[in-house]
Amino acid sequence: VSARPTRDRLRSEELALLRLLAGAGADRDPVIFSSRELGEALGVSQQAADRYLMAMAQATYLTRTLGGRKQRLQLTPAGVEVLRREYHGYRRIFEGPGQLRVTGVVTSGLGEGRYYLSQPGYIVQFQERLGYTPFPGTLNVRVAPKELLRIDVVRHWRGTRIDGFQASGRTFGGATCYAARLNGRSSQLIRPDRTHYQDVVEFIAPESLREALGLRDEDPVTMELMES
Amino acid sequence: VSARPTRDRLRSEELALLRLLAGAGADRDPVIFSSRELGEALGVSQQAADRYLMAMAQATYLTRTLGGRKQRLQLTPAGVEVLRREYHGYRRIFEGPGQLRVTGVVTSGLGEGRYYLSQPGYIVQFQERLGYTPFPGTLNVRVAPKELLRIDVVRHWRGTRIDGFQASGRTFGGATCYAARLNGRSSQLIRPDRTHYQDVVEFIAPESLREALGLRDEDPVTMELMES
DNA sequence: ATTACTAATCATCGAGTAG
DNA sequence: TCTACTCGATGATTAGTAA
Repeated sequence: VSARPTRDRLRSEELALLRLLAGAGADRDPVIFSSRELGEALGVSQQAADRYLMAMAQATYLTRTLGGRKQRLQLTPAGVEVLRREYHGYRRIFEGPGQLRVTGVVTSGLGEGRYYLSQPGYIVQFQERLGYTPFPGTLNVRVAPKELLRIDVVRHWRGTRIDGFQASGRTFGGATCYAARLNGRSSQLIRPDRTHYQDVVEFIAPESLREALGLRDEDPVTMELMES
Repeated sequence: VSARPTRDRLRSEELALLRLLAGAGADRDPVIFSSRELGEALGVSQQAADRYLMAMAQATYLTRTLGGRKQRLQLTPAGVEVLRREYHGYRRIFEGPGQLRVTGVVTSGLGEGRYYLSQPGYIVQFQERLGYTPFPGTLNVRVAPKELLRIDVVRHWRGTRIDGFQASGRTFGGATCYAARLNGRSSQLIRPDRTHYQDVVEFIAPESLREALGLRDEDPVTMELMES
């Protein structure tokens, strides 16, 4: 008779609450509601609505500012993320897997890609999960901030997971790979869990993309990303 | 101590079940799962997954065919509808209100639009909720079956409701209106709850659209539909 | 192997109400 | 008015197990 783990899935009423708030604009600016109003909109009692609010605030999905009357409510980025994840779950069903075409320019990295891609701990995973051993070096592409936001949706795609590990007395972080075409050439976009760059995305392939595509720094490239 | 009304909102686990099945293709073809597999995927026990299946089958959201091992599961149109409604709820948040541009050709109706639009029971509602009294006659537009499917998404939009009523010893059905532009001219697409046509959509406006736009039968028109 | 019933336990609800 | 607590009733869950 051990304790059950805490729920990882939100209850439908809690999700409905976040959706209601987002629909009222709480994903951008604070909105004003009382727990009674919310309960009425959700078809539950004031007490239940209040419990949902407390739970969602506890989970840091929203922030509350209690006033004498009603309260200011605003979704946190984590709260918006929850909704966006739900959205993409449904989107996949009705719109099919996502696709994305983004442009950027080739740039030079710090050369550390070569070091990481040479680690046996990574190589065995690449071989097993991608079916090839990457050329030891990433092609780095710098993208405009606006395009970076578009690329960010791959966070919700299911990619190929590369797990972190320990070796040589240090920790190597995990990453996720997404199928891609770089100027038409098959490759993978690789996103480290703890990224080093702000506006740069990295690509790997069996061969040197820079050589195979004849690319130099500042050359424009077209990236096509495909879900699953 | 009265009985609580039965839930109108699906529990998140039940929704997750429908989503899981749809993701596996059960919205098109039957899929094979055991209640144990589903329970594992949902993070609940076999017994709970089984109860969800029973509840969803009871609600006619899916059909089950029990075999000696596992079971064939397929979502019904009603089940797919549930998911699509959820999808549009989220879509509105992240993508904004929907828009749609469809083409079709002008056609002649049975002339019954004139009769219906002359009923005072409708007119008072049009005046109050649309802000005008429609010209007594609908413009009928025939659309290709494929386009009809695209138009069907307005089912999930929130339009302006026109309620049914009783008068002169008979029943007049309800309808929903959606903001539209017909060849650029402001109008409303009106969808009767019980439609008489298969491939025809009807438009109303303060004036005669046919005259104002100089349209004859078989003339092509462009319809722009806008959500809320 | 399945599905699905029963019983015991846990979670959640709304009513009442304090602050 | 609000938020949010306690509490008894009701729902929902899992373990055990029948078929």
